[in-house]
Amino acid sequence: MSLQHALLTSIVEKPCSGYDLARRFDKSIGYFWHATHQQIYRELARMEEQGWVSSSEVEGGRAGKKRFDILPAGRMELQRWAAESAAPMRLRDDMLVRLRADAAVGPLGLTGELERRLALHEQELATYRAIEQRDFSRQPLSREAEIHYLILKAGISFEEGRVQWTKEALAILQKKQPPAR
Amino acid sequence: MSLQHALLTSIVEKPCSGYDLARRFDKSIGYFWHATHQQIYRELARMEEQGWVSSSEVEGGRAGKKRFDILPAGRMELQRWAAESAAPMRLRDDMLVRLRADAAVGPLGLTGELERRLALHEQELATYRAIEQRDFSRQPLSREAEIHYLILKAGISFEEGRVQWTKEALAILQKKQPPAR
DNA sequence: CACTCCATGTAAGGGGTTACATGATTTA
DNA sequence: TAAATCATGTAACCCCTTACATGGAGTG
Repeated sequence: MSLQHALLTSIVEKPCSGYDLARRFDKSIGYFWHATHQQIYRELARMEEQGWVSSSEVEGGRAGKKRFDILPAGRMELQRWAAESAAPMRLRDDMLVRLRADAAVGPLGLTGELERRLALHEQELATYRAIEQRDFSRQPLSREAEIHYLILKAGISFEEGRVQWTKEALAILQKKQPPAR
Repeated sequence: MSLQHALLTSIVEKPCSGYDLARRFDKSIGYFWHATHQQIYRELARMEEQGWVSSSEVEGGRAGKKRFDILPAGRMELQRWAAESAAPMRLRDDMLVRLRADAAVGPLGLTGELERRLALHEQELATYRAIEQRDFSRQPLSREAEIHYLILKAGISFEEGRVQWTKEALAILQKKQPPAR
């Protein structure tokens, strides 16, 4: 149940509408905690019921547009949750299942898909590197910026690992299974 | 819907009961595709309905114990799925949300939790290293072993990345926020 | 006037988690 | 004979995904 907390964090950073949240998510917290707009609207409604956030019609905006603000109870909840202990994230990768199937039943022609994913990981890495250059190249950084940079570095390290590993996977599959197919 | 395929793979490797699958999962595919025994029983029942696997009472075993075998349709499905293209795994880490909350509202005392997770990641890494020594230190490896090793290396690289990153996170949080809590 | 973007939502279905339930077999 | 382990399952709940629905506002 931590999408709620991701939303609370985003609202603390800057109060806004569900639509704005959905878009901002794609470019910030969404990099490491993805959510669709349907999830976001549902959780916002629940949090309003619970008294964690309040909504008000935006004047001068489009009809029906709301702005969400955090309430004291929401702030308390965010602090309570942040201090809570939880299981660290697990690796959960369907490609590893595919590879194990390949090992069990014989070559399944996974190299094409591996190449496709390699390109995606490289692209994601390039995106992160661009953000790094744009936002964090000027030292010294504030405490806030330093933590944001730390978060970005988690993404960079993850994608770098993926890129390297995927290259190794391709090398091994191609070694054992020459150009044919 | 890829738990079914993980189960098919495991059954191809060695036909067995749902209970055995649940236990074997914890020590093989479960490292990168976790599932509880309830999920496993449910998916096995569905796959039997679909004609992907067959079950038969085990003679000489405990009452009610079944053995699942893969059927031709299951094998076909496994191959079809393996060749399918899909989105690569996403990073999804609640700690990054917590850090962002910390950046937004001020120090939340995350170092204790980071230390706890660091220890868990180091422990997981040690487990993987032990498997590496035990199963993959004698060269050359068969194609199957080479792929199993590749899968293990995905886990090793992931945990190594986590360990390094978590240490960096601790350094940054402690720098800005001296011993006091 | 049609198209796109803004902005909100409902509904259905699947997957995952947790709690609970049942009974047989081995082990102390 | 009591406890632990083997072995299977049901039920409830929540989260996530996908498809569908609605209508206003700006743009060509």
